[in-house]
Amino acid sequence: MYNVDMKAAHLHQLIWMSRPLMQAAEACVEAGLVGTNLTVRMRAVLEILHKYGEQTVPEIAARLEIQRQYVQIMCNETLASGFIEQRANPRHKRSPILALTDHGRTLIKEIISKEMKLVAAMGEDLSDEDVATALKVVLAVADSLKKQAGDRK
Amino acid sequence: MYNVDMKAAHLHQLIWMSRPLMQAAEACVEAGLVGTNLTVRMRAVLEILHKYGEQTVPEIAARLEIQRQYVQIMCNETLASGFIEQRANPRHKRSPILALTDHGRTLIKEIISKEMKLVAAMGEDLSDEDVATALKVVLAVADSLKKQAGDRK
DNA sequence: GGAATGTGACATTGCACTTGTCAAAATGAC
DNA sequence: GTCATTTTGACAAGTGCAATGTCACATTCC
Repeated sequence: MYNVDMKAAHLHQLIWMSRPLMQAAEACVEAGLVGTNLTVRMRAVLEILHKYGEQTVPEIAARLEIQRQYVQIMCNETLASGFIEQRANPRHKRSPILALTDHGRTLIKEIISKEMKLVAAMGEDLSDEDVATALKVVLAVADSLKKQAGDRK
Repeated sequence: MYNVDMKAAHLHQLIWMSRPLMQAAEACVEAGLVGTNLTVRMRAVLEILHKYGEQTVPEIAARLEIQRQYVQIMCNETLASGFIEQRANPRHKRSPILALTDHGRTLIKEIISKEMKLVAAMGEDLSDEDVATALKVVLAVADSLKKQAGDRK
């Protein structure tokens, strides 16, 4: 019984650390973007295209789990800045495929590699196993929470 | 080298899980508040008072790490709903101490116990050790990120 | 006693979205 | 093929969570 309560308390704390964690992470990303002409939301677009390849606005919206209308705005900004470009979409004439330009690809690679170095430095005091365990737990908890929230709808 | 990269990648993923984790958590909390006349931000006020005892608006703001002006609004709402009450503050005439009313205390206890049950159910498949490890890692990462973000200011 | 600081109240603004709508384009059912 | 439905980009409006600024009164510190 004691262990059950401890575990629940730990999980509770873990869950509610997610907000300050996210805020700190976003602050770091923002700081790393100074001087690049990129905004945080443009970076998000570049990251998706870099990670999953070229795709349309609605596809990006689905991955980010936000409304396509807002993603459209993000992508239009990114287009205007020249980090991505439109390509004809054989599957849909009105919905061009968005792809990184060379400039955009170079930039997002640089940014991610810089961020990875930072992250690696932060993980120096943590063991590989602990990090892997933490990721496993967090993924499981996030999954449970999503299911729970979904059930109540 | 391989392990270093794996660890960094895991940490990266862990960090960026914090946003969906937080959103799912808040959705769950919101769902659990249906029918209570409480909003999520009123619940936050009650939780702080329940956890740390009666205190003033600026103290709550410091704990939540948001501006006192917004906390003032949250607290005024909560006051209006009768879940908390003002008590004279011997240390500052203009800044009353906020305390849970009986009604508020009962409610927040119920809510937290309900949430704890949910959390405990979610943790059934996870070992005590793994959860403790995950919490340790997340706390360390959040700490590093905060320091990093602070350094760049 | 006077300056700096703390506090509540109020106003304004910004940001990150959501929601709603329209028209053109694409898809699916028959 | 044709017609209803869905998808998509564009645009407009609204919402929620804050930050920021300012004022007046209180308090504290020197």
